[in-house]
Amino acid sequence: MGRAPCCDKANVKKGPWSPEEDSKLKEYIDKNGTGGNWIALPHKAGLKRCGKSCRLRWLNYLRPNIKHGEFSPEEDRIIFTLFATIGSRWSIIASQLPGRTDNDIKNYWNTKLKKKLLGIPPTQRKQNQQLFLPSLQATTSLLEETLQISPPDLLLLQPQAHNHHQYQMKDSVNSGVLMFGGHEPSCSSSDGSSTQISYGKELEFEFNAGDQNMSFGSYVYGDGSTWGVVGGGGGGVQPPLEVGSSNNGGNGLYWNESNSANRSSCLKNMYYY
DNA sequence: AAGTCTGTCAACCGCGCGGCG
DNA sequence: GCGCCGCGCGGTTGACAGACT
Repeated sequence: MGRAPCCDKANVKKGPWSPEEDSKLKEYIDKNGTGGNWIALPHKAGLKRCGKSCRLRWLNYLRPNIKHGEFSPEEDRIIFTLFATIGSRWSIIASQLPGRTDNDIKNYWNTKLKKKLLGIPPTQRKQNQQLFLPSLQATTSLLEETLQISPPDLLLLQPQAHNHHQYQMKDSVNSGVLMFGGHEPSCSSSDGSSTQISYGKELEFEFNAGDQNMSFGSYVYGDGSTWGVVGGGGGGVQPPLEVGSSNNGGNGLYWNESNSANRSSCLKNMYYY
């Protein structure tokens, strides 16, 4: 048994709104308000529309002070920061951006911002779906341009010569915020072949993949016990990095050494901000 | 010039939640 | 406590425009 439909589908118009419908709805709400009942509103306003459709049209397009058009770099930063913190809670993100709607932000994230952050040129077409970037410098400048982040916010991680199992930030002030590997594997798969990144936000990796460099980015967010990873080509993290859960209860981003003979020679650089 | 592909964005759909009787 | 109803949210779809072949 399904849920009863919210309106009589047969007698309801769907699809794009006409200017006449817009003005009817706007006029009615200006004069009477929504009345706290969207289901009854279309009938009262003389519209052959579903109440939900009216609500959506009003919230996303007709209500006063709606902002359309380009997002500012500041808005980009807010969206990214909140997304990294709370995930796809678009209504909450929208509440921090006056004049923007959750639908707007969701569309913007899915069509532009995500790609910007991952370094996919907007006009890239008909190319390998994997994310091959021209150079790490290009990635860096894209991130800087998009987010207006510059060193030392954008930190270069390099393998330490004396310890192939640990990558640290160049900036010693911030070291310890992000750890990749370490002397004491904090987790790990039962065979000890994985080590865990214990914290992270936006990561960009550059690998030696055969005879070419390969880069990809991922958003890693979490509080130490619950983790999420989004982005990157092919649905997020690519081998030899894997998302998984450890046997001590934590979920995280792991380096699976069984996928790669030598981590230190494969992973060239990792950026974090 | 025509056909095909891709990106964008408005709108729809289904579900969870809370209020109310 | 239970069921119904409406609201709000996030994910998905589809129309359209523009780029590309």
